[in-house]
Amino acid sequence: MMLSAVMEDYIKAIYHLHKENEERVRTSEIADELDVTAPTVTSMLDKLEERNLIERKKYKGVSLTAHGKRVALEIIRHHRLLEAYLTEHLDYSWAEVHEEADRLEHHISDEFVTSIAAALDDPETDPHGDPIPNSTLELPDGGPGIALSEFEEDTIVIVEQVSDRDSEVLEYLADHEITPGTELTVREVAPFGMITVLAGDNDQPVSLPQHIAHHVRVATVEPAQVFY
Amino acid sequence: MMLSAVMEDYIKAIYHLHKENEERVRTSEIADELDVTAPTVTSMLDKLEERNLIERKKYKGVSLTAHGKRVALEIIRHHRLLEAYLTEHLDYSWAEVHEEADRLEHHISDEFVTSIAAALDDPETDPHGDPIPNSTLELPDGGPGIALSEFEEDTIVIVEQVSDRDSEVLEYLADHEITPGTELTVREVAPFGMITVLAGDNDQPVSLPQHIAHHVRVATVEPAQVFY
DNA sequence: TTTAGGGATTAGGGATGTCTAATTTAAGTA
DNA sequence: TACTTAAATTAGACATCCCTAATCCCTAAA
Ligand SMILES: [Mn+2]
Ligand SMILES: [Mn+2]
Ligand SMILES: [Mn+2]
Ligand SMILES: [Mn+2]
Repeated sequence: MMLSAVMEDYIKAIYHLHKENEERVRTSEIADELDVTAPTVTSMLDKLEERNLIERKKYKGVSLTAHGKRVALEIIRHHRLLEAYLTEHLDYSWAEVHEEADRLEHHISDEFVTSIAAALDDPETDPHGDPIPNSTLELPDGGPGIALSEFEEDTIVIVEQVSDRDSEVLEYLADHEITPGTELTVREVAPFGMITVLAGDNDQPVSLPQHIAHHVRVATVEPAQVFY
Repeated sequence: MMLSAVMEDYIKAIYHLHKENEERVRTSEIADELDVTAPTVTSMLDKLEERNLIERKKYKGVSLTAHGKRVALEIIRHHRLLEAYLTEHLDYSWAEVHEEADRLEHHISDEFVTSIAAALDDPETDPHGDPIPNSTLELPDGGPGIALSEFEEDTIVIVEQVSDRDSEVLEYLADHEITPGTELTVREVAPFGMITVLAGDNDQPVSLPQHIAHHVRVATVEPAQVFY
Protein backbone atom coordinates (compact mmCIF):
# COMPACT_ATOMS: atom_id res chain seq x y z
CA MET A 1 0.00 0.00 0.00
CA MET A 2 1.82 3.07 -1.31
CA LEU A 3 0.81 6.45 0.10
CA SER A 4 1.38 9.72 -1.71
CA ALA A 5 3.36 12.51 -0.06
CA VAL A 6 0.12 14.46 0.25
CA MET A 7 -1.67 11.63 2.05
CA GLU A 8 1.26 11.30 4.42
CA ASP A 9 1.00 15.00 5.26
CA TYR A 10 -2.69 14.60 6.08
CA ILE A 11 -1.95 11.64 8.37
CA LYS A 12 0.82 13.54 10.11
CA ALA A 13 -1.40 16.61 10.54
CA ILE A 14 -4.18 14.50 12.06
CA TYR A 15 -1.68 12.90 14.43
CA HIS A 16 -0.34 16.25 15.65
CA LEU A 17 -3.80 17.79 16.01
CA HIS A 18 -4.91 14.71 17.91
CA LYS A 19 -2.11 15.25 20.42
CA GLU A 20 -3.19 18.79 21.07
CA ASN A 21 -6.91 18.07 21.38
CA GLU A 22 -7.36 14.59 22.76
CA GLU A 23 -10.72 14.50 20.94
CA ARG A 24 -11.60 13.83 17.37
CA VAL A 25 -9.93 16.08 14.83
CA ARG A 26 -12.23 18.28 12.79
CA THR A 27 -12.20 19.02 9.07
CA SER A 28 -11.60 22.71 9.53
CA GLU A 29 -8.60 22.13 11.81
CA ILE A 30 -6.95 19.97 9.16
CA ALA A 31 -7.76 22.54 6.50
CA ASP A 32 -6.11 25.26 8.59
CA GLU A 33 -3.07 23.15 9.36
CA LEU A 34 -2.43 22.19 5.74
CA ASP A 35 -3.57 25.41 4.14
CA VAL A 36 -6.24 23.88 1.94
CA THR A 37 -10.03 24.34 1.82
CA ALA A 38 -12.55 22.27 3.75
CA PRO A 39 -13.97 20.44 0.71
CA THR A 40 -10.45 19.37 -0.21
CA VAL A 41 -10.06 17.87 3.23
CA THR A 42 -13.43 16.11 3.05
CA SER A 43 -12.52 14.39 -0.18
CA MET A 44 -9.14 13.33 1.15
CA LEU A 45 -10.79 11.97 4.30
CA ASP A 46 -12.93 9.75 2.05
CA LYS A 47 -9.79 8.24 0.59
CA LEU A 48 -8.01 7.84 3.92
CA GLU A 49 -11.08 6.09 5.32
CA GLU A 50 -11.21 3.70 2.37
CA ARG A 51 -7.64 2.77 3.12
CA ASN A 52 -8.32 2.18 6.81
CA LEU A 53 -6.02 4.94 7.97
CA ILE A 54 -8.70 6.88 9.84
CA GLU A 55 -12.00 6.32 11.60
CA ARG A 56 -14.70 8.75 10.93
CA LYS A 57 -18.02 10.06 12.17
CA LYS A 58 -19.41 12.22 9.44
CA TYR A 59 -19.83 15.83 10.50
CA LYS A 60 -18.02 15.00 13.75
CA GLY A 61 -14.39 14.52 12.89
CA VAL A 62 -11.81 11.78 12.53
CA SER A 63 -9.23 9.83 14.49
CA LEU A 64 -6.35 7.65 13.35
CA THR A 65 -6.64 3.86 13.27
CA ALA A 66 -3.75 1.78 14.62
CA HIS A 67 -2.54 1.59 11.06
CA GLY A 68 -2.80 5.34 10.61
CA LYS A 69 -0.85 5.92 13.81
CA ARG A 70 1.94 3.69 12.55
CA VAL A 71 2.14 5.67 9.35
CA ALA A 72 2.22 8.94 11.30
CA LEU A 73 5.01 7.73 13.57
CA GLU A 74 7.03 6.57 10.62
CA ILE A 75 6.82 9.98 8.96
CA ILE A 76 7.61 11.69 12.24
CA ARG A 77 10.63 9.43 12.66
CA HIS A 78 11.79 10.44 9.20
CA HIS A 79 11.21 14.12 9.93
CA ARG A 80 13.04 14.23 13.23
CA LEU A 81 15.95 12.07 12.15
CA LEU A 82 16.38 14.31 9.11
CA GLU A 83 16.36 17.39 11.33
CA ALA A 84 18.97 15.83 13.58
CA TYR A 85 21.12 14.71 10.67
CA LEU A 86 20.98 18.05 8.83
CA THR A 87 21.94 19.85 12.02
CA GLU A 88 24.72 17.47 13.08
CA HIS A 89 26.31 16.58 9.77
CA LEU A 90 25.35 19.18 7.20
CA ASP A 91 25.73 22.44 9.07
CA TYR A 92 22.11 23.40 9.01
CA SER A 93 21.14 25.94 11.59
CA TRP A 94 18.66 24.99 14.17
CA ALA A 95 16.04 27.20 12.54
CA GLU A 96 16.39 26.07 8.92
CA VAL A 97 15.97 22.34 9.22
CA HIS A 98 12.21 22.09 9.46
CA GLU A 99 11.38 23.02 5.89
CA GLU A 100 13.93 20.67 4.34
CA ALA A 101 12.82 17.80 6.59
CA ASP A 102 9.18 18.44 5.78
CA ARG A 103 9.85 17.77 2.11
CA LEU A 104 12.41 14.98 2.33
CA GLU A 105 10.50 12.97 4.95
CA HIS A 106 8.31 11.64 2.12
CA HIS A 107 11.06 10.67 -0.26
CA ILE A 108 13.70 8.75 1.66
CA SER A 109 13.99 4.96 1.63
CA ASP A 110 14.12 2.68 4.67
CA GLU A 111 17.79 2.23 3.92
CA PHE A 112 18.39 5.98 4.05
CA VAL A 113 16.58 6.19 7.38
CA THR A 114 18.63 3.34 8.79
CA SER A 115 21.86 4.95 7.60
CA ILE A 116 21.25 8.35 9.12
CA ALA A 117 19.98 6.81 12.37
CA ALA A 118 23.22 4.82 12.57
CA ALA A 119 25.33 7.88 11.73
CA LEU A 120 23.62 9.69 14.61
CA ASP A 121 23.84 6.70 16.96
CA ASP A 122 20.06 6.32 17.25
CA PRO A 123 19.22 9.63 18.92
CA GLU A 124 16.20 9.93 21.19
CA THR A 125 15.36 13.54 20.43
CA ASP A 126 15.64 15.95 17.51
CA PRO A 127 17.35 19.37 17.70
CA HIS A 128 14.17 20.96 19.01
CA GLY A 129 13.90 18.43 21.81
CA ASP A 130 11.09 16.42 20.22
CA PRO A 131 11.21 12.65 20.80
CA ILE A 132 12.17 10.45 17.84
CA PRO A 133 10.23 7.17 17.48
CA ASN A 134 12.71 4.27 17.40
CA SER A 135 12.99 1.76 14.58
CA THR A 136 9.98 -0.13 15.89
CA LEU A 137 8.09 3.15 16.13
CA GLU A 138 7.95 3.39 19.90
CA LEU A 139 8.37 6.83 21.40
CA PRO A 140 11.02 7.11 24.13
CA ASP A 141 9.36 7.88 27.41
CA GLY A 142 9.70 11.12 29.25
CA GLY A 143 6.74 13.43 29.36
CA PRO A 144 6.20 16.41 27.12
CA GLY A 145 7.51 18.84 29.74
CA ILE A 146 5.58 21.77 31.12
CA ALA A 147 4.99 25.04 29.29
CA LEU A 148 7.36 27.81 30.42
CA SER A 149 4.33 30.07 30.68
CA GLU A 150 3.15 28.07 33.71
CA PHE A 151 6.00 29.13 35.97
CA GLU A 152 6.37 31.80 38.63
CA GLU A 153 9.19 34.20 39.36
CA ASP A 154 12.50 32.83 40.68
CA THR A 155 11.93 29.29 39.44
CA ILE A 156 14.82 27.47 37.81
CA VAL A 157 13.99 25.12 34.94
CA ILE A 158 15.71 23.30 32.08
CA VAL A 159 14.47 23.65 28.51
CA GLU A 160 13.30 20.32 27.16
CA GLN A 161 11.67 21.20 23.87
CA VAL A 162 10.62 24.12 21.69
CA SER A 163 8.01 24.14 18.95
CA ASP A 164 9.66 23.80 15.53
CA ARG A 165 6.93 25.46 13.55
CA ASP A 166 7.95 29.10 13.27
CA SER A 167 11.52 29.54 12.09
CA GLU A 168 11.70 33.23 13.01
CA VAL A 169 10.75 32.54 16.59
CA LEU A 170 13.17 29.64 16.58
CA GLU A 171 15.95 31.89 15.40
CA TYR A 172 15.18 34.39 18.13
CA LEU A 173 15.23 31.67 20.75
CA ALA A 174 18.48 30.18 19.43
CA ASP A 175 20.11 33.62 19.36
CA HIS A 176 19.23 34.03 23.03
CA GLU A 177 20.42 30.55 23.97
CA ILE A 178 17.00 29.20 24.70
CA THR A 179 17.67 25.71 23.37
CA PRO A 180 17.00 22.21 24.70
CA GLY A 181 19.29 21.60 27.65
CA THR A 182 19.69 25.23 28.68
CA GLU A 183 18.96 26.21 32.27
CA LEU A 184 16.56 29.15 32.66
CA THR A 185 15.87 31.34 35.67
CA VAL A 186 12.47 33.00 35.60
CA ARG A 187 13.00 36.67 36.52
CA GLU A 188 9.67 38.30 36.01
CA VAL A 189 6.14 37.41 35.01
CA ALA A 190 4.22 40.41 33.76
CA PRO A 191 0.46 40.66 34.41
CA PHE A 192 -0.25 40.26 30.67
CA GLY A 193 1.70 37.00 30.69
CA MET A 194 5.05 38.07 29.30
CA ILE A 195 7.81 36.15 30.99
CA THR A 196 11.40 37.33 31.41
CA VAL A 197 14.17 34.79 31.93
CA LEU A 198 17.91 34.55 32.33
CA ALA A 199 19.22 31.91 29.95
CA GLY A 200 22.39 29.84 30.27
CA ASP A 201 25.54 31.93 30.48
CA ASN A 202 23.81 35.01 29.18
CA ASP A 203 23.90 38.16 31.28
CA GLN A 204 21.05 39.84 29.48
CA PRO A 205 17.54 38.70 30.39
CA VAL A 206 15.22 37.68 27.54
CA SER A 207 11.53 38.47 27.43
CA LEU A 208 9.02 36.18 25.80
CA PRO A 209 5.37 37.04 25.12
CA GLN A 210 2.98 34.51 26.59
CA HIS A 211 2.15 32.75 23.32
CA ILE A 212 5.85 32.14 22.70
CA ALA A 213 6.55 31.02 26.27
CA HIS A 214 3.68 28.62 25.81
CA HIS A 215 5.71 26.79 23.14
CA VAL A 216 8.85 26.45 25.23
CA ARG A 217 8.48 23.30 27.29
CA VAL A 218 10.66 22.79 30.33
CA ALA A 219 11.35 20.48 33.26
CA THR A 220 11.74 21.66 36.82
CA VAL A 221 15.20 21.25 38.25
CA GLU A 222 15.33 18.55 40.95
CA PRO A 223 16.26 19.97 44.38
CA ALA A 224 19.39 17.77 44.37
CA GLN A 225 20.61 19.58 41.28
CA VAL A 226 20.40 23.03 42.81
CA PHE A 227 23.60 23.99 44.55
CA TYR A 228 23.38 26.72 47.16
CA MET B 1 9.21 28.66 -13.02
CA MET B 2 8.72 25.53 -10.93
CA LEU B 3 9.15 22.18 -12.65
CA SER B 4 7.58 18.97 -11.41
CA ALA B 5 9.74 15.94 -10.63
CA VAL B 6 8.26 14.25 -13.69
CA MET B 7 9.19 17.12 -15.99
CA GLU B 8 12.71 17.07 -14.62
CA ASP B 9 12.99 13.38 -15.43
CA TYR B 10 11.93 14.04 -19.03
CA ILE B 11 14.51 16.79 -19.39
CA LYS B 12 17.22 14.59 -17.94
CA ALA B 13 16.26 11.71 -20.21
CA ILE B 14 16.40 13.94 -23.27
CA TYR B 15 19.83 15.22 -22.21
CA HIS B 16 21.25 11.72 -21.81
CA LEU B 17 19.75 10.44 -25.07
CA HIS B 18 21.10 13.49 -26.81
CA LYS B 19 24.60 12.60 -25.67
CA GLU B 20 24.32 9.12 -27.10
CA ASN B 21 22.81 10.12 -30.43
CA GLU B 22 24.09 13.54 -31.34
CA GLU B 23 20.89 14.04 -33.37
CA ARG B 24 17.43 14.97 -32.31
CA VAL B 25 15.85 12.72 -29.70
CA ARG B 26 12.76 10.85 -30.78
CA THR B 27 9.50 10.28 -28.94
CA SER B 28 9.89 6.52 -28.83
CA GLU B 29 13.38 6.75 -27.31
CA ILE B 30 12.07 8.90 -24.47
CA ALA B 31 9.14 6.53 -23.98
CA ASP B 32 11.54 3.58 -23.69
CA GLU B 33 13.86 5.40 -21.35
CA LEU B 34 11.12 6.51 -18.96
CA ASP B 35 8.90 3.47 -19.31
CA VAL B 36 5.81 5.33 -20.46
CA THR B 37 3.82 5.19 -23.69
CA ALA B 38 4.45 7.34 -26.75
CA PRO B 39 1.28 9.45 -26.40
CA THR B 40 2.28 10.25 -22.85
CA VAL B 41 5.59 11.55 -24.16
CA THR B 42 3.92 13.57 -26.90
CA SER B 43 1.70 15.37 -24.43
CA MET B 44 4.62 16.08 -22.12
CA LEU B 45 6.65 17.41 -25.04
CA ASP B 46 3.84 19.90 -25.68
CA LYS B 47 4.24 21.21 -22.17
CA LEU B 48 8.03 21.32 -22.27
CA GLU B 49 7.89 23.23 -25.53
CA GLU B 50 5.46 25.76 -24.07
CA ARG B 51 7.96 26.33 -21.29
CA ASN B 52 10.85 26.81 -23.70
CA LEU B 53 12.77 23.83 -22.42
CA ILE B 54 12.90 22.02 -25.75
CA GLU B 55 12.84 22.77 -29.46
CA ARG B 56 10.72 20.61 -31.59
CA LYS B 57 10.08 19.53 -35.15
CA LYS B 58 6.83 17.65 -35.10
CA TYR B 59 7.22 14.01 -36.10
CA LYS B 60 11.00 14.53 -36.16
CA GLY B 61 12.11 14.74 -32.57
CA VAL B 62 13.29 17.26 -30.00
CA SER B 63 16.43 18.89 -28.65
CA LEU B 64 17.05 20.88 -25.48
CA THR B 65 17.16 24.66 -25.50
CA ALA B 66 19.92 26.44 -23.57
CA HIS B 67 17.43 26.72 -20.75
CA GLY B 68 16.60 23.02 -20.94
CA LYS B 69 20.27 22.13 -20.84
CA ARG B 70 20.75 24.17 -17.69
CA VAL B 71 17.89 22.35 -16.03
CA ALA B 72 19.34 18.99 -17.08
CA LEU B 73 22.78 19.85 -15.73
CA GLU B 74 21.31 20.97 -12.45
CA ILE B 75 19.47 17.68 -11.98
CA ILE B 76 22.56 15.75 -13.01
CA ARG B 77 24.58 17.71 -10.47
CA HIS B 78 22.07 16.78 -7.81
CA HIS B 79 22.10 13.15 -8.87
CA ARG B 80 25.83 12.70 -8.93
CA LEU B 81 26.51 14.65 -5.75
CA LEU B 82 23.90 12.55 -3.99
CA GLU B 83 25.54 9.37 -5.26
CA ALA B 84 28.90 10.58 -4.03
CA TYR B 85 27.53 11.64 -0.66
CA LEU B 86 25.59 8.44 -0.04
CA THR B 87 28.67 6.39 -0.88
CA GLU B 88 31.15 8.45 1.12
CA HIS B 89 29.13 9.39 4.18
CA LEU B 90 26.21 7.02 4.48
CA ASP B 91 27.72 3.63 3.74
CA TYR B 92 25.81 2.99 0.58
CA SER B 93 27.35 0.41 -1.67
CA TRP B 94 28.49 1.44 -5.05
CA ALA B 95 25.59 -0.42 -6.63
CA GLU B 96 22.71 0.87 -4.49
CA VAL B 97 23.09 4.58 -4.81
CA HIS B 98 21.48 5.15 -8.18
CA GLU B 99 17.89 4.48 -7.17
CA GLU B 100 18.02 6.68 -4.08
CA ALA B 101 19.66 9.52 -5.99
CA ASP B 102 17.12 9.24 -8.80
CA ARG B 103 14.34 10.03 -6.36
CA LEU B 104 16.03 12.56 -4.10
CA GLU B 105 17.52 14.61 -6.95
CA HIS B 106 14.11 16.26 -7.38
CA HIS B 107 13.48 17.11 -3.77
CA ILE B 108 16.61 18.70 -2.33
CA SER B 109 17.07 22.45 -1.88
CA ASP B 110 19.97 24.53 -3.14
CA GLU B 111 21.15 24.70 0.42
CA PHE B 112 21.23 20.92 0.68
CA VAL B 113 23.20 20.69 -2.53
CA THR B 114 25.68 23.27 -1.31
CA SER B 115 26.09 21.45 1.99
CA ILE B 116 26.81 18.04 0.54
CA ALA B 117 29.13 19.51 -2.09
CA ALA B 118 31.08 21.20 0.72
CA ALA B 119 31.13 18.01 2.81
CA LEU B 120 32.62 16.21 -0.20
CA ASP B 121 35.03 19.03 -1.02
CA ASP B 122 33.48 19.74 -4.42
CA PRO B 123 34.21 16.45 -6.14
CA GLU B 124 34.68 16.29 -9.90
CA THR B 125 33.29 12.80 -10.42
CA ASP B 126 30.71 10.53 -8.86
CA PRO B 127 31.39 6.98 -7.65
CA HIS B 128 30.83 5.61 -11.14
CA GLY B 129 33.35 8.01 -12.61
CA ASP B 130 30.78 10.34 -14.17
CA PRO B 131 31.65 14.04 -14.17
CA ILE B 132 29.76 16.30 -11.77
CA PRO B 133 28.77 19.74 -13.10
CA ASN B 134 30.17 22.41 -10.77
CA SER B 135 28.07 25.04 -9.01
CA THR B 136 27.92 27.12 -12.19
CA LEU B 137 26.90 24.00 -14.10
CA GLU B 138 30.09 23.59 -16.10
CA LEU B 139 31.29 20.05 -16.64
CA PRO B 140 34.92 19.42 -15.71
CA ASP B 141 36.89 18.63 -18.82
CA GLY B 142 38.38 15.30 -19.59
CA GLY B 143 36.81 13.24 -22.33
CA PRO B 144 34.38 10.42 -21.82
CA GLY B 145 37.11 7.77 -22.09
CA ILE B 146 37.16 4.92 -24.57
CA ALA B 147 34.99 1.82 -24.34
CA LEU B 148 36.90 -1.19 -22.97
CA SER B 149 35.47 -3.20 -25.86
CA GLU B 150 37.72 -1.25 -28.27
CA PHE B 151 40.99 -2.65 -26.93
CA GLU B 152 43.24 -5.49 -28.04
CA GLU B 153 45.05 -8.15 -26.07
CA ASP B 154 47.90 -7.14 -23.77
CA THR B 155 46.87 -3.51 -23.48
CA ILE B 156 46.97 -1.86 -20.06
CA VAL B 157 44.27 0.67 -19.26
CA ILE B 158 42.77 2.48 -16.29
CA VAL B 159 39.03 2.43 -15.64
CA GLU B 160 37.55 5.91 -15.83
CA GLN B 161 33.84 5.34 -15.70
CA VAL B 162 31.18 2.64 -15.68
CA SER B 163 27.52 2.96 -16.62
CA ASP B 164 25.39 3.33 -13.49
CA ARG B 165 22.18 2.02 -14.99
CA ASP B 166 22.12 -1.67 -14.14
CA SER B 167 22.79 -2.33 -10.48
CA GLU B 168 23.35 -6.07 -10.96
CA VAL B 169 26.07 -5.49 -13.50
CA LEU B 170 27.49 -2.80 -11.25
CA GLU B 171 27.62 -5.22 -8.35
CA TYR B 172 29.38 -7.79 -10.49
CA LEU B 173 31.94 -5.22 -11.61
CA ALA B 174 32.49 -3.94 -8.05
CA ASP B 175 32.93 -7.50 -6.77
CA HIS B 176 35.66 -8.03 -9.35
CA GLU B 177 37.37 -4.73 -8.61
CA ILE B 178 36.47 -3.11 -11.88
CA THR B 179 35.91 0.37 -10.46
CA PRO B 180 37.05 3.84 -11.52
CA GLY B 181 40.79 4.09 -10.93
CA THR B 182 41.57 0.40 -11.26
CA GLU B 183 44.27 -0.70 -13.69
CA LEU B 184 43.18 -3.42 -16.13
CA THR B 185 45.28 -5.70 -18.30
CA VAL B 186 43.45 -7.05 -21.31
CA ARG B 187 44.21 -10.78 -21.47
CA GLU B 188 42.02 -12.12 -24.21
CA VAL B 189 39.52 -10.86 -26.75
CA ALA B 190 37.23 -13.64 -27.98
CA PRO B 191 35.98 -13.56 -31.59
CA PHE B 192 32.41 -12.93 -30.37
CA GLY B 193 33.66 -9.89 -28.50
CA MET B 194 33.95 -11.17 -24.96
CA ILE B 195 36.92 -9.58 -23.27
CA THR B 196 38.91 -11.07 -20.40
CA VAL B 197 40.93 -8.79 -18.13
CA LEU B 198 43.09 -8.91 -15.05
CA ALA B 199 41.87 -6.27 -12.62
CA GLY B 200 43.85 -4.52 -9.90
CA ASP B 201 45.42 -6.86 -7.36
CA ASN B 202 43.17 -9.71 -8.41
CA ASP B 203 44.77 -12.97 -9.49
CA GLN B 204 41.69 -14.31 -11.19
CA PRO B 205 40.90 -12.90 -14.63
CA VAL B 206 37.38 -11.54 -15.21
CA SER B 207 35.42 -12.02 -18.40
CA LEU B 208 32.96 -9.44 -19.67
CA PRO B 209 30.55 -9.94 -22.57
CA GLN B 210 30.89 -7.30 -25.26
CA HIS B 211 27.79 -5.32 -24.29
CA ILE B 212 29.08 -4.99 -20.74
CA ALA B 213 32.61 -4.11 -21.81
CA HIS B 214 31.04 -1.45 -23.98
CA HIS B 215 29.84 0.32 -20.83
CA VAL B 216 33.20 0.30 -19.07
CA ARG B 217 35.08 3.35 -20.26
CA VAL B 218 38.82 3.52 -19.81
CA ALA B 219 41.93 5.61 -20.53
CA THR B 220 45.11 4.20 -21.98
CA VAL B 221 48.07 4.27 -19.64
CA GLU B 222 50.67 6.84 -20.66
CA PRO B 223 54.02 5.23 -21.55
CA ALA B 224 55.64 7.17 -18.69
CA GLN B 225 53.37 5.43 -16.22
CA VAL B 226 54.33 1.93 -17.29
CA PHE B 227 57.29 0.60 -15.36
CA TYR B 228 59.28 -2.19 -17.01
C1' DT C 1 -39.38 23.29 19.99
C1' DT C 2 -38.11 25.97 16.41
C1' DT C 3 -34.63 28.26 13.91
C1' DA C 4 -30.33 30.67 12.67
C1' DG C 5 -25.47 30.20 12.01
C1' DG C 6 -21.52 27.80 11.15
C1' DG C 7 -19.16 23.89 9.89
C1' DA C 8 -19.19 19.77 6.66
C1' DT C 9 -20.36 17.72 2.59
C1' DT C 10 -21.77 17.44 -2.28
C1' DA C 11 -21.50 19.15 -7.03
C1' DG C 12 -18.86 20.39 -10.58
C1' DG C 13 -14.63 21.83 -12.59
C1' DG C 14 -9.31 22.54 -13.59
C1' DA C 15 -4.39 20.95 -13.81
C1' DT C 16 -1.19 17.13 -14.11
C1' DG C 17 0.35 12.80 -15.75
C1' DT C 18 -0.89 8.56 -17.28
C1' DC C 19 -3.38 5.13 -20.42
C1' DT C 20 -5.72 2.74 -24.98
C1' DA C 21 -7.60 3.24 -29.49
C1' DA C 22 -7.90 5.79 -33.68
C1' DT C 23 -5.74 8.62 -36.98
C1' DT C 24 -2.13 10.99 -39.37
C1' DT C 25 2.49 11.51 -41.12
C1' DA C 26 7.07 10.36 -42.92
C1' DA C 27 9.88 7.65 -45.40
C1' DG C 28 11.44 3.55 -47.58
C1' DT C 29 9.99 0.07 -51.26
C1' DA C 30 8.13 -1.42 -55.30
C1' DT D 1 5.16 7.69 -58.46
C1' DA D 2 2.18 4.94 -55.49
C1' DC D 3 1.99 1.84 -51.59
C1' DT D 4 3.16 0.10 -47.15
C1' DT D 5 4.49 0.37 -42.65
C1' DA D 6 6.33 2.11 -38.51
C1' DA D 7 6.34 6.04 -35.69
C1' DA D 8 3.96 10.12 -33.91
C1' DT D 9 0.05 12.51 -32.86
C1' DT D 10 -4.84 13.24 -31.67
C1' DA D 11 -8.97 11.80 -29.18
C1' DG D 12 -10.97 10.50 -25.20
C1' DA D 13 -10.65 8.64 -20.60
C1' DC D 14 -9.10 8.01 -15.67
C1' DA D 15 -6.74 8.99 -11.08
C1' DT D 16 -5.02 12.48 -7.95
C1' DC D 17 -5.33 16.75 -5.62
C1' DC D 18 -6.85 21.02 -5.60
C1' DC D 19 -10.60 24.86 -6.09
C1' DT D 20 -15.48 27.63 -5.69
C1' DA D 21 -20.40 27.52 -5.20
C1' DA D 22 -24.33 25.27 -3.48
C1' DT D 23 -26.44 22.46 -0.15
C1' DC D 24 -26.89 19.86 4.05
C1' DC D 25 -26.53 18.91 9.00
C1' DC D 26 -25.74 19.89 13.89
C1' DT D 27 -26.25 22.57 17.78
C1' DA D 28 -27.07 26.20 20.68
C1' DA D 29 -30.02 30.12 21.53
C1' DA D 30 -34.53 32.02 21.58
MN1 LIG E 1 5.75 16.89 4.81
MN1 LIG F 1 11.77 19.24 15.15
MN1 LIG G 1 14.78 11.10 -11.19
MN1 LIG H 1 26.47 7.74 -11.24
